[in-house]
This record gives sequence, C-alpha cells and structure tokens, in this order.
Amino acid sequence: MPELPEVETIRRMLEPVLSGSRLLMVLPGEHPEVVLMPWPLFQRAVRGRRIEQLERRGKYLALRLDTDQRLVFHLGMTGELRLSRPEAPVSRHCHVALVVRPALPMPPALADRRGRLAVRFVDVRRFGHVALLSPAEWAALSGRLGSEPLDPALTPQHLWERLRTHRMALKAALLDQSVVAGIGNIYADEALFVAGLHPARRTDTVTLEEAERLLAALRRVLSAAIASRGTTIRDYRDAQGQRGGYQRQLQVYGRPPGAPCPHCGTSLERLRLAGRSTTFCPRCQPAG
DNA sequence: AACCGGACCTGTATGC
DNA sequence: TGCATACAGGTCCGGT
Repeated sequence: MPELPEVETIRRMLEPVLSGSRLLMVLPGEHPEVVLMPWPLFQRAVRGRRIEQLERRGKYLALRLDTDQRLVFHLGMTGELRLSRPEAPVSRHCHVALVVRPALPMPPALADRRGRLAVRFVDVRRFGHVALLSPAEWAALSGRLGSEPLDPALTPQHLWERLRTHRMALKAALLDQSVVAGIGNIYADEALFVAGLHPARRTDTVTLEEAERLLAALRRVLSAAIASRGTTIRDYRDAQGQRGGYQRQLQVYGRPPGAPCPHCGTSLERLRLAGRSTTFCPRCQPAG
C-alpha cells in the first residue's frame, strides 16, 4: 500500500504531534513478533524517551529518540499509523500502541484529560515491521537504499549511471529500493507513462536523455501525489483515517487492459514484470 | 553475481 | 449459499 507519498503524508501529520513528545508506554497486540526484538527489551529501551524528530527514508518512517536511536516503521502492504485517544477501541490487527504526552496540548478529540494520546500501528497482512535501531544500524539501513528521488542531490547523470549497472527491466529497477528509494507499483507505472518509457525496456539501453525524462517524471508524479495526500485504492488511510486523493489523477495504474490511454486513446496493455501487474500504453511508451 | 519466482499473510471480489 | 481461485500498495530468500 504505502509508497513514498503515503509515508511522507503520514510523517507530515505525525510530526507536529510527536516531535518533542514523551513516550509513556508501549503496548503489544496479538502478534508481538511484528516488533523485531524481544518485547521486554523493547519496552525498557523506549519507555520514558523523548521523540525528537520524524524522518523518512524511502518507505521507512523513523522516530528519532533523545538517545539518537530510531524507532522505525515499515508499513508493508496494509500497515497504518493512526492517531487516537489512548482509550479508543483497539482492532485485533493493532500490533503496537505508543502512548505519548505531546509537548503542546492537543485537542480533546485526540488526547485524554491527562493530555495523553496514542499512535497505533495497525497491519492486517503483517508484512510490516517495527524496529528499534542504533544510529549505526539506521545508517546501515539507509546506506542499503538508493537515493531519494525528490532530493535535488540526485542528478540525471547519477540515475543514469545507477541504471546502467543493471540489465533488468526498467520497471524492476524502479521497484528495486537500492536503485531509487520509495517507489512502488503505483508510482512506477505512473512515472514510466509520464516519461514515455516502456516498462520492459532494459536499464542498460536507457540513454542519458531518457534518464533525465524518467527523473523529471518521478518528481512530477511523487510531488503531485504528496500534494494530494497519497493514493487510496482500497486500504490506505492517513494518520487521521482519511483517504488520499491521488487515485483520481492516476493515468494508467489499475486500468484494465483494453481501456483507452488517457493521452492518445490507444488500448492500454498489461504485463507481468518483477512479479507485479504492469499497465502501460504501447503507443506512448514504445518498446526499444 | 544478478535476477526471477515463490513465500509470507489476510481480506475481498469473482466465478462456478 | 458455499467453495475455490485470483489478486492486492512490499520485501526477503533460495535457486538458477
């Protein structure tokens, strides 16, 4: 579910509430193994810490604690982070509840009378995880990921060189988090369409000019998706439970094969690439 | 070594 | 209605 724009939307919503807040309690659900360390250790390490800042790297969301450790969330396919009052009813798919006291008073809809509120990690399919990482572990995780597509430090040349070192389908490269971080199935299809590149095009045949188009397309699509607060096909919800809006702007993702291309009217086609369903326009995205 | 396919989970939609 | 199958926004692992 959640790709870069969805995780960034959640980060921006949680940031004003959580930064400067104090972690009072952390509570497990029915599947404590979603947290990748023994719970007694986890609780001892986290309880009483202050949350300094919220960071995003690719599809990971990290709460930086006053110890410089990172409380890291990956939402997998169906993970959600929800703000609510501490006494709000808990779903059986809630695997971690953080009870915090924010630095500033919160509206009564969110906080109880003592000013406490909860952030719950809910994940039906349990592909998501929560971990507590040392600064070195967080740096190592970040080091395994490719560049942030919205970071101006990423140049077309850099992306081009990154692509040239592989000989896989372009779509597979976009989904590979070590090439560029944060792209998933929705935004890979959308960016390839905007760039006019065939999803099965081999990365080692891409020209510098095409890499430039791809980077521009990625940035256009991701920025617009963040501005629309993400894409909700079915499950995605933001930290307040609201749906995103970018599904209304999707050009190709999710359209059935045979549907008209929104640009030229040609029948869209569907392929299976890197194990994922891939929709594209054979005319706007010619092979070769 | 790089790359592909299956496995990991639950829920929903579709077809028989 | 019931059952079986396919598919879903992600990543990891093992085999080739």
